[in-house]
Amino acid sequence: MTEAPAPKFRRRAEARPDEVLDAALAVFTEKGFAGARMEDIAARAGLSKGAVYLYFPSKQALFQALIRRAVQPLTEGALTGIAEHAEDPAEALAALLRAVAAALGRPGALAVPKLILREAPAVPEVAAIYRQAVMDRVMPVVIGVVRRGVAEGRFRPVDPELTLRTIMGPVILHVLLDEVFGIRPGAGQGLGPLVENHLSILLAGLDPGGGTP
Amino acid sequence: MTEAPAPKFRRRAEARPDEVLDAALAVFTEKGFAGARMEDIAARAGLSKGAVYLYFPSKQALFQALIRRAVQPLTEGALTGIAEHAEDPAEALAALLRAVAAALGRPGALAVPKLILREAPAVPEVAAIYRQAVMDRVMPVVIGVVRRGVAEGRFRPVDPELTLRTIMGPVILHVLLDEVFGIRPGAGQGLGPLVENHLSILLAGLDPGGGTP
Amino acid sequence: MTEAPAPKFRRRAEARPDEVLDAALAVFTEKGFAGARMEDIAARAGLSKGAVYLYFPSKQALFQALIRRAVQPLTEGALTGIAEHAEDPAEALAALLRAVAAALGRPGALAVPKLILREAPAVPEVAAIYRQAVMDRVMPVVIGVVRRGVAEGRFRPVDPELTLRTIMGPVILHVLLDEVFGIRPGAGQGLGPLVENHLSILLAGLDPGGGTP
Amino acid sequence: MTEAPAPKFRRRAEARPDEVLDAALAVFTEKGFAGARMEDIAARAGLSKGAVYLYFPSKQALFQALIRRAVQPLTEGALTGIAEHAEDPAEALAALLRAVAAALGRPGALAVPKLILREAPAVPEVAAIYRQAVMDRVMPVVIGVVRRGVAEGRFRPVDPELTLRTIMGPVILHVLLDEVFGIRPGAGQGLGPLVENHLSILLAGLDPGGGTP
DNA sequence: GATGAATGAGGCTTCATTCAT
DNA sequence: AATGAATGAAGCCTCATTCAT
Repeated sequence: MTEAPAPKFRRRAEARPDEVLDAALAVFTEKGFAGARMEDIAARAGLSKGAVYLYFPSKQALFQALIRRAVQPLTEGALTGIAEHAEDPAEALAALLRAVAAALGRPGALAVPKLILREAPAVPEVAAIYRQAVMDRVMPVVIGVVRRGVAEGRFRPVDPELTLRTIMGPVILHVLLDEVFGIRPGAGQGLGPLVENHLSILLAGLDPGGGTP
Repeated sequence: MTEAPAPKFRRRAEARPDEVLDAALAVFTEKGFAGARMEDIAARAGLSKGAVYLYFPSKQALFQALIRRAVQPLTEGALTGIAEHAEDPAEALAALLRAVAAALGRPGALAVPKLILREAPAVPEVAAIYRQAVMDRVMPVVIGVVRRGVAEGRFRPVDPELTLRTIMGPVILHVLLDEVFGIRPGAGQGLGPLVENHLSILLAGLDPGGGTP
Repeated sequence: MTEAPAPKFRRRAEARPDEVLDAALAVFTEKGFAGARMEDIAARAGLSKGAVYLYFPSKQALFQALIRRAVQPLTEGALTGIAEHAEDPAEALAALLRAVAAALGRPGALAVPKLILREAPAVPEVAAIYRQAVMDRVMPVVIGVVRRGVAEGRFRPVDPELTLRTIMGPVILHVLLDEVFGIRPGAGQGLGPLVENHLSILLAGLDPGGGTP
Repeated sequence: MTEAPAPKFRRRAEARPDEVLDAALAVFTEKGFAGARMEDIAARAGLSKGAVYLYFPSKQALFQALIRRAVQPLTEGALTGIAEHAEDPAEALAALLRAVAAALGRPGALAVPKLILREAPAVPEVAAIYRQAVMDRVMPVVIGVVRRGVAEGRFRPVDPELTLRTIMGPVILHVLLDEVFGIRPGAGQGLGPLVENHLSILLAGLDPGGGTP
């Protein structure tokens, strides 16, 4: 008996809700909202079934809390600054895409967006939360950069809103192919090469000097 | 009993499984796999709960049959031809994107891909089916066009696999923003303007003559 | 194997809801609303847990349906007629009390009122149902008889509403003592002797000719 | 540490169990035994969930202790004296009924009897406790008064046991109508008028001199 | 073929009770 | 003595699946 018996209860009331959310993220990610069992989440958090309900009153509430927590850091607007502090709109786009690539490269960064993607049709509230916290903050920044570039004659006269899709779409598709179908480009690794290849086309395509006459 | 009683809605029995699949598509789309109830599907197909089991042995089987059926027409490779019959790779890309836009514009075209997106993590089989039938057929075509363009000096020396993402990503993102968050560009509706705006940037960006020096 | 195996399912769809209500009455009576388990009710009705929900959408609904069914025959107003067809108010009261005694003597007659008594504080809806169906029909009849008796000088000038309690209270108390505490008068059994003893006092007490000077 | 820290609400520790019983009474009354939650009781007593278990080992035990405590003062036989010290049995009955009315008029007087009424079928022990402590003490007194009245020729020759029901029933019914269905006589207030109206009939009805011959 | 009553495993949630602190 | 986090059995309800008709 060299070791004390594992203590039945821990007493980290402070940290518990976060631990539960971590567990919930993992299980929801794996099984989806409907397929996830509260008991699995509890077990993964090292708790009993009932204990989860000390922190979250229902499965729905747990799910929404999860989304809200994930969305909070984004609310601080990391990306926002990046784009605004570059004088050259082309540089701003480059900085932005590299920042996005870096952000999405972090482990776990995709879990919540993927959840949103899955559950949005069934739980519209979470789509709304995410839209407000993320989309409504990031999209105007990008659109603004494009608009400024066009106004200043640094970009060809493209539609800023539609061009947003040209700018960000490739990154999203890259991630999607990887996550949904396991399709990775031959070389393989991360988002870095994708972004650089994409930027080389994108910025050339936006340049008012060249391209198809 | 001189006359057979008027059959209410009897169609050729062979059509039944298809009707069930139609109903299943609608319900799965709305509720997701786990959230869909066999009874709802049956009701929507105008059948009793039990009758569904005459055609499909289980919910899973029904789901997979649904994916398989949806994937069949794509297997015929409509898009494939388009790209191959254009001599100019730039024209090929334009034709391809316009064809994709037209295809995705058709009502119901998105139902199955969206389902795949949702359920891929939970039901990997369907992701595999879809990948084989769609991704593995469409992607090589696009990649081939780019590779040819680069080889012939009609495109700048970009990475074909990564450029695939630049080509198709914007369309996917456009659809995603619309379907998941209800975000549409100011002007509006369809994929047409998006594709034209995107092509103007894309082709300029691929043009070896111009762009950032 | 001389006998066919007991058929797993019966098919008495018509009778089923009533059978379930019978079972529910028994179990609710024994355990109270909160203490009754749906599975017990189902088992007693010869059904599986789930089948009960084919007929009643929830435990509450089952309980209320039970009350409503019990109350229906009373709604037909058996007692009402009795009181109105006697010219002499004293005879009307006698007829009424004897009818009540007969009604309460029937087996099972008390189950529902007892349930109401128990659950009224917790499920106010059922108290309301019962009140409307029973109390609001029976009480005015009795009060009317007394009022008529007083108006015609056949009764002393008593308060009809309060006198209702003098008329019916003894019967209620008799039942209560029996049911709650198992207290029965020495001689015994039924309500008959109680009603006769009570009537002898009651009618003498209402008689304008005699009594305390 | 010259001073003890001001005890927020420390009462004599001996008072605690009583406070818990008070809280329990309130909660049991409102929700019934099964519906009452230990946590609610604890909260109402100003204690934590766990503390209740320092005083009572289980919910059942708490309930029974509650009944026992409520029954104790009645055991002292308040009513007993009243009836025995009147020479005239009619006066004794009047005094008794008025005392009962006064007792039941006190706030909270009904809580325990109502609980008994509800839970008797589910928890027969409490019915037994109450019966022994209350019914078996009060009923013989009343029956004795009637028996004496009959023996002395002051009352008509009625059955004492059955007449007990005529004497007390109206009060019980009055309370029941009020508590279960919210039915109060037009004038409205308390038990006073009910008792007086009832006594006028009752005593006239028992008077050997008058009434229906 | 078709029906829909019936089954029963399984999931969410509640709550009496325990116990480390 | 007191706390309240934690447990886990149990109950309500849902729904994929079966099967007598």
